[in-house]
Amino acid sequence: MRHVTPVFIDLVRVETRLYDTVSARLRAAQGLSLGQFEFLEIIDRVPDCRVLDIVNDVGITVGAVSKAVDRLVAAELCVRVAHPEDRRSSILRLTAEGEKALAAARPVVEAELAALTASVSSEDLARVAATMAALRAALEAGSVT
Amino acid sequence: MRHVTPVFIDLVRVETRLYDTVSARLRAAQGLSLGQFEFLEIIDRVPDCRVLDIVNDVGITVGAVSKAVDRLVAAELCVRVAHPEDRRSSILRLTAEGEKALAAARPVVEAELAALTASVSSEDLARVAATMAALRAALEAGSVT
DNA sequence: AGGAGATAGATTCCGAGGAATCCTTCCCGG
DNA sequence: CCGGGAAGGATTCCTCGGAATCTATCTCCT
Repeated sequence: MRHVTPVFIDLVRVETRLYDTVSARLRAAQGLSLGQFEFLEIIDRVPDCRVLDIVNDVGITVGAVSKAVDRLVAAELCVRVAHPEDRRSSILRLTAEGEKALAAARPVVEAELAALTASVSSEDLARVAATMAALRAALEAGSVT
Repeated sequence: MRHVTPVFIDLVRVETRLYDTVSARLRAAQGLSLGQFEFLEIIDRVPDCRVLDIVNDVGITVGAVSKAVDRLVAAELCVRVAHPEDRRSSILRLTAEGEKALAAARPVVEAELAALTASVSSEDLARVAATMAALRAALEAGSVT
C-alpha cells in the first residue's frame, strides 16, 4: 500500500529549504526576493501579462498579487500599461531596469540551485523533473473544477 | 547541461497546490491546519519533544514555533510540561484531545494526498520519495555548517 | 566558586499573504 | 439599448512567519 504522507512531508521540507536558501542568496546578491524573481520571470515570459496571469501561475490570491505588483512598480522593475481592449485590466511590462535585474538574477538562482542539488544524479533529477511537470499539469487541470 | 530552475519552479508549484488543497480539506474536516497537523505529528513522534526539536524539523524560526505552540496550547491540543533537567526548556506533550485530533487527521491527509497524486505511478512515486529523502538529508547535513 | 559565553525560548515589531468587500468595466439577454 | 450578472483588480482587515531583542538558565574554564 502506498503511504504518501511522509513523501509529501519530505517534499515540503526540501522545498522550504531550497526556497529559503536561494532567496537569501538572491537577496544578498541583488536585493531581490525569490518571489519577486518569479514574478519578473512570468511578466517576461507571458505576452501582455496581466495580474490574473500571475495568479493562475503561482496560485496565490489576486489581492496578494496586486500588492506584490505594487511593490515591483515602486521598485521601478515593472510598470502597468493601459490595456487597449479592456479598461479593467493593465498590462504588466518590465522596465529596462527590471530586465536587467532579471538577467542578473537568473544565473544566481541557477547556480545556487545547482550547488544545493549537486548530490542528485542527473537521472534522478530528470525523473523528478518529469514527474513534477506531469503532476503539476494534472493538479492545475483538476483545480479548474 | 543541467537546467535546474524550471524543475525547482515546478516543485514549488506542486508543493503549494498540494499543501493548500490538503490544508483546506483538513480544516473543513477537523478545523485543523496542515501546519498544526505537522506539529502534532512531531510532538507525537519525538520523545520529550521541545520547541527546538520542531524548529530543526520544519525549518522555521524559534519565535514562529513558540507562537504556534501557544496556539496549540490554547486549543488544548498539547501542553508544556516542566523539563526535569533543564529549566529553560519545556517538554511538549499531546493532550488526549490532541491525540484524538491527530488520529482523526491522519487518514484525511493521507486520503487527500492519495487522491491528488493518483496520476503518479507507483514507480515514479517511489523514485521521487527516494530522491527527496536523500536530498532532504543532504540539505539538512549541509545547513549545519 | 564565579564570571563569560552559549542555549532555550518568549516577546515585539514589521512585512507579506488570505478572505472579504468594493468599484469599475465588460458582456449578454430581453 | 439597458439592466443584471460576471470578470479584473484594488483595498481593508486579520493572521502568521521572520528578524531582532530580552530573559532565564546552563556550561565551562580558570
